[in-house]
Amino acid sequence: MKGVQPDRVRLVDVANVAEVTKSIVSRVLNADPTVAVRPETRQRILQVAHDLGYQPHAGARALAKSRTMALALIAPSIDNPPYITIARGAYRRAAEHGYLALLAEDFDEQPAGRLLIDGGRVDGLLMGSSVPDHPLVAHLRESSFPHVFVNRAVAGSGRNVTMNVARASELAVEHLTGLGHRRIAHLAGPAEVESGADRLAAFESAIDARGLPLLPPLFGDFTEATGFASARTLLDAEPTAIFTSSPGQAIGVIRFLTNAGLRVPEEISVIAYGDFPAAGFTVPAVTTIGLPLLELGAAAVDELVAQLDGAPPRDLVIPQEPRLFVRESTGSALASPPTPPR
Amino acid sequence: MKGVQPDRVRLVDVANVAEVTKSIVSRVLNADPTVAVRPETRQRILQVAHDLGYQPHAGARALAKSRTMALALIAPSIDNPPYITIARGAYRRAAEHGYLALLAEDFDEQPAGRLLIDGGRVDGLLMGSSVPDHPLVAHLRESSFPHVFVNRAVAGSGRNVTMNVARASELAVEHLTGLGHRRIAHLAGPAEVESGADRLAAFESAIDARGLPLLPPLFGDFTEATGFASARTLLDAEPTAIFTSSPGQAIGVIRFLTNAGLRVPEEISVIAYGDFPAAGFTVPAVTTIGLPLLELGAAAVDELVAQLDGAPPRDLVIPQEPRLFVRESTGSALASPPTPPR
DNA sequence: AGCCTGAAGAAAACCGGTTTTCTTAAGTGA
DNA sequence: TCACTTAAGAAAACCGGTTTTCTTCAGGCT
Repeated sequence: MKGVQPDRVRLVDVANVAEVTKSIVSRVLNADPTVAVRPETRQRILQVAHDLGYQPHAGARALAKSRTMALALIAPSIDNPPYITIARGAYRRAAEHGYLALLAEDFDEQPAGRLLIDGGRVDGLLMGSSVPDHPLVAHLRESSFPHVFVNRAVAGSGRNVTMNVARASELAVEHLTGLGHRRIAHLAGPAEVESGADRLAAFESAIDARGLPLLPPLFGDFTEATGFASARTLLDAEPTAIFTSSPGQAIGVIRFLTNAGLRVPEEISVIAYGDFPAAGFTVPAVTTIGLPLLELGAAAVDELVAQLDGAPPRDLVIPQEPRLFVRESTGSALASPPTPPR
Repeated sequence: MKGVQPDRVRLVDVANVAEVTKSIVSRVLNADPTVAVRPETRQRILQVAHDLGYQPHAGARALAKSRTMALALIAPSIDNPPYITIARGAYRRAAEHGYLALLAEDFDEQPAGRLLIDGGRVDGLLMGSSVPDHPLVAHLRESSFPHVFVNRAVAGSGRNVTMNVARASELAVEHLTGLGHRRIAHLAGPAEVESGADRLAAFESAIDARGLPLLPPLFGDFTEATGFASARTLLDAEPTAIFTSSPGQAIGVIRFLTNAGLRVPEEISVIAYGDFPAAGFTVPAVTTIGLPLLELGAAAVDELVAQLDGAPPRDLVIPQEPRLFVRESTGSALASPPTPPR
């Protein structure tokens, strides 16, 4: 079965019309400095290529140069909002470098990563956060395929591009203690996600540094349902404020509190790790820590491209810091914690 | 500069180890029915290929077969939640067909579509909703490159894969009138997006069919800010219920109403086109019309693959219907509309 | 006049596959 | 015994580029 590909203009077509061989066309179009052609010939070639709308065939080029000029971002699940933002940052920066960025969802049944790298479709990989023992990670390591880890730190990999997650926790604690809170609970992310562990550790050390009581953290995924379901337990420790690991968790927590008759922020404050578009419009509007996700994606691409150009991999913490967005879900602490319902 | 590509196992390597020529290896691995090999030779080849972890080079294969086995979904902006869901549906279905699906954001500076199709990187395109006169659309049409339009109907294209948008509007009106509402306002999408126009038309005809008054629609983008900013104007027509074109709009509208001291749903109801994860947890939880987006993405891939296999393009409205999720933002209509604030 | 040099471009090899054609040896029927 | 098939595999051509090597011709120098 022949491909359905239509009438594609090939290099040789340009060559024929311009009455030269395809080798010079190739070299002229790629601005090979060692080529010797008369200015008029060069002009003719460029003109013909333009008139015919010539576009090189990516596959053929990849074959000849063993470079595809494409990168892939592997994300655990693409409906995870932060990864979309990271991807957007990556897309743009990749384009600036002359690379095409592709987003692949890493669902288990069909390991997109293997398909892309073993198939030689991309030159490098941006690996998004995921469980630490992802099979692809081992594969990457031993095959020495160019890659960086984005928004996660694989210990000892020497190629982690991350944000200052500690600063985010610090900001949250700073904000809350500034409002007089002393009993702050943390709803952490899934226990097996590293960035979550960092956030938790930073949170605890910020609490510790201020001599505040360490309330037992709870672990769970980033959904509203988990926030809702976890709030009850969090209240057992009688916090006056709750720091969640995601917008979704915050919304779930706030909803539970509202249902329980606890007013936010008058009786209890909630702050979320990660900003989101609706944050300023929910009831109450949610105080958040905004993250430099676009910049993270861009920086990861920079690092990967540098690797492809021969630079050794390295760890990088991007200079852009998390930002606090004060809205309505945080307020002054009550003298005493609210009593949990029932 | 040589590629950084490591030690890749090639077809010829397999051939050498198996002590046959690469042509038979190729034909055995591709299960060519016309090949004649001894069973033992076949076994040996398969074994060696497996042991060496052979993976064909996608570029070389694309070159030889003029088929890349890759599809791209072009979305207007990838942080538009519905498109992510459509993409997920498309990814999975594509994988089932043996295709790799790629998601490309169509930002103006770097028209991803051209890059992908002119570069011969993909065999077909799933075109997401966008403004009608997108330059790529004209290009696709005249180049007869395989493509379908997803979630939008390009008039006369004969290759539109859409949902029953009319049914969504119908459901909303049905639900609201069932609650006694007679004055229903609609906050439409951007005027230039076709699916929005369909939704509006269906809404108006549903209103009309019931002999209800047609309140002037308002147009705007899908954001919370637009919902917030438009609510004031919508109230001028003294509606008892508002049907928004997106979750974001609904959140913005609800926030405005709350600010204005209007209780939702006691004094005014709000229903959103499109479900979203937080819908059940916001205050109040938002009544929505859920859309079969995963199925839409999958169906679009089916259609595109059919085209690639030689079937003529066609318009398709997927059989899965929108679903009503009744939550808290809609309730019985007041006898008389609330008075707008100030 | 004969030789050398460099400019300008042609020719060919190669990238890693797929597919068509060709070769060889064993088996078959007359 | 001999021409004729056929199984099994080798060889070669091709996909559309890139890159290296070769050829040709004109001009400059001695």
